[in-house]
Amino acid sequence: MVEKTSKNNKVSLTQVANAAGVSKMTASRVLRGEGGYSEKTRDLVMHQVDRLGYVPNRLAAVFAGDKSSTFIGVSIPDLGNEVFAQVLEGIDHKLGSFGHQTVLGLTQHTETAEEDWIRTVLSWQPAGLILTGRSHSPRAMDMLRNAGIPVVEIWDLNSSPLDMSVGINHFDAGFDMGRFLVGCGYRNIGYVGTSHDTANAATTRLAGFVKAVTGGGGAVTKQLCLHDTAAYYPGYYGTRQLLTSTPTLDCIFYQNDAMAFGGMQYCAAKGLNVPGDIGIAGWGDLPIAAVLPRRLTSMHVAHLRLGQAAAEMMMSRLSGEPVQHVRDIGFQLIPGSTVKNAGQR
Amino acid sequence: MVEKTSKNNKVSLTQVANAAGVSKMTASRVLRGEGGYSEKTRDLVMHQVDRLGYVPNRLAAVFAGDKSSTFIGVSIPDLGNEVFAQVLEGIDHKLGSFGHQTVLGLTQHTETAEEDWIRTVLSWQPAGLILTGRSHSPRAMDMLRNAGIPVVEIWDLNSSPLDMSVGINHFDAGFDMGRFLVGCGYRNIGYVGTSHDTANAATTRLAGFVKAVTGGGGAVTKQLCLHDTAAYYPGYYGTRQLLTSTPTLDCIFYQNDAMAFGGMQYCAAKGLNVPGDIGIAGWGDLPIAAVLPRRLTSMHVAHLRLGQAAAEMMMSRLSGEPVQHVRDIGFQLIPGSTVKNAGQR
DNA sequence: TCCCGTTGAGTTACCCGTAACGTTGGGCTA
DNA sequence: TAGCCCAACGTTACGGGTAACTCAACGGGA
Repeated sequence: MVEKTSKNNKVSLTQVANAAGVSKMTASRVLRGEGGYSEKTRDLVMHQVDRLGYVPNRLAAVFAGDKSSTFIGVSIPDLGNEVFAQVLEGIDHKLGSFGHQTVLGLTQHTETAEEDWIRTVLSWQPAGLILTGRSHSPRAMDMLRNAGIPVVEIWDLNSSPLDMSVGINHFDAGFDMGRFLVGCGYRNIGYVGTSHDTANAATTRLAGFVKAVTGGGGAVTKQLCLHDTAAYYPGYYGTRQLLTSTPTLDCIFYQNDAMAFGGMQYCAAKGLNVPGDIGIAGWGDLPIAAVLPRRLTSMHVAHLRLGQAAAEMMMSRLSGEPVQHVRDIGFQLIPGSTVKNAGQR
Repeated sequence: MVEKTSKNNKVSLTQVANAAGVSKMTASRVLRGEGGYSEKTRDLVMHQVDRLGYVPNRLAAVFAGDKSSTFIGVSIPDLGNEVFAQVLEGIDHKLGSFGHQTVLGLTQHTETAEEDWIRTVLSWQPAGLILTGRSHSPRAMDMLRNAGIPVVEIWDLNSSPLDMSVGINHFDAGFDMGRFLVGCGYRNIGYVGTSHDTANAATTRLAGFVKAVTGGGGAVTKQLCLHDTAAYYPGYYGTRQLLTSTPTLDCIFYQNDAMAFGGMQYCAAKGLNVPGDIGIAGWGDLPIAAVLPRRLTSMHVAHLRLGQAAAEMMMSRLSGEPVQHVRDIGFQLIPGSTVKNAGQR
């Protein structure tokens, strides 16, 4: 609180030690509770810590100890998509409970933004990285391999990951949904999602979906909202565009529940009955689904758990425990009642 | 890429310098583009940087330069509330564009969690902090004052801030909404929100709301969901509890649009017409409002802008520019059509 | 030819902690 | 009482960079 010296105006351990009349090594020992000091000395030091308002400099500690920090870099595409907000929440809580910190990077679904972010965050000597997605630029891959720190790729399960991976198999999840909708009798199916420069989990999911539908004798008409986030309004206008160009669809599958809800609102506005006139299927089993009058057909994924699992893997790895390098979080199809004949599969 | 030495297995500037046959000071100059070296030397050094895969150690640089880092600690209550997700997105983008990094802290609406987080994050020598809310524990206040770094308090505008503040006056916003609803003829008004250990912006807003309503001859019945997040389902069950205990209400005001939507869904399930049987007002003008059939009565707040403004203030401050210490982002009442007589104010 | 400014480096000290090792001095044993 | 041990603390040497200073070589003007 008082007596500040040195250029940067911060109280250093040396100042605490001097004020307490001990060597800085002793002060260091006291502060780390490492032992090797008397009660009297401890009190002397701690008293000065309080009086001077000393805040330990972890930066210097990491540096001196030649170990890595407690930073974990976490890259997330965007927070407008509730899915990722949940994942991030899961990650940060778990990391926090282990005394680690999240250094955030919102990559806007682009590899270049991710690459830049990786470069920067690596220069801070993070203990590890958690990256959303399995697709990275060649330079990013180089840096990641070189960094020599744990990397967890999340969301889109990578069976041969850079290092570790947690997520689900989006192709399979898409396939299951496709088979389910075909099983409900739908053949003329639409898809509404977003599109970005980089292929991502949604792309993979769509591929699985298309395979199942075409394999079952149906067809998929796509409507991609370019560079938009997977949220309510894109779902609404995407549906409008889709149904305007292709009014014969009997069912629409959406990138997530938010878009699906947007689509349902468009249908309602146009007087289309769900599932009477058109079937609706979402993805993610997002919180909004809990308050809708009809159970939304969707795919449940434990997003919060996914984030926690990623953080747990990271922590296990950092503490040297043996870890499973690939972890499938799984998904569960929710038949719901926004499609017809759900029971007759 | 090759040849790693030292314990931590990372390529150091010294190694680059040795490989290039120059002193590490020269290598440092080249890497910082500071000038004072020949083209030939630059090429020599850069070639080794590429070959060895050298990643600068900003940690050491900060340390050596005795300056602060480019970390900005950002505390956010929770990401389940879309409002904060938007604010965080605004902050992170703006910080990123200035080459700064977000170190995230989710505080779960508790002062103790915030205090712990502040203690930890300060030990990493951040360049500044952005904190949600104006209420901090006494110890946190001490640490913040002592830290000697810029602090921006966001969301709940603090006219006499610790350092800087960006946000809106929630009391006034609540008051305006209260006056508006009274103006629409409502007198028996309910409120559904969440409740936490610490008073927050929502508490302030409610106080303003109550003042306006009681001042206008009405009464407010509160229903607080303890320790829950301001999301769809709490809005749904909060409304159920409220209407069960007090069925005579003519209007309900919610902590945010997500809760309002949850409430509307409960009303719909119970066959209550909005606004025929009951008025509904939300808060925040969240994305979901854009796809609802009736314009939701709400209060628009530019959340993304708020986050960006906070980051901008921080950056201005760090670059030594003069800054406005208090910035009111403002709000705008959206009359909507989920209340009656909106036009007759 | 001499002097001096400029350019392109190298040298040294330091940032703030910690690991590893060195040094006391008091208590206990034989 | 010598000898030994260990608790309690001090000293030294880094770690990876940067600021500030020094120094050598070179070129141009008087």
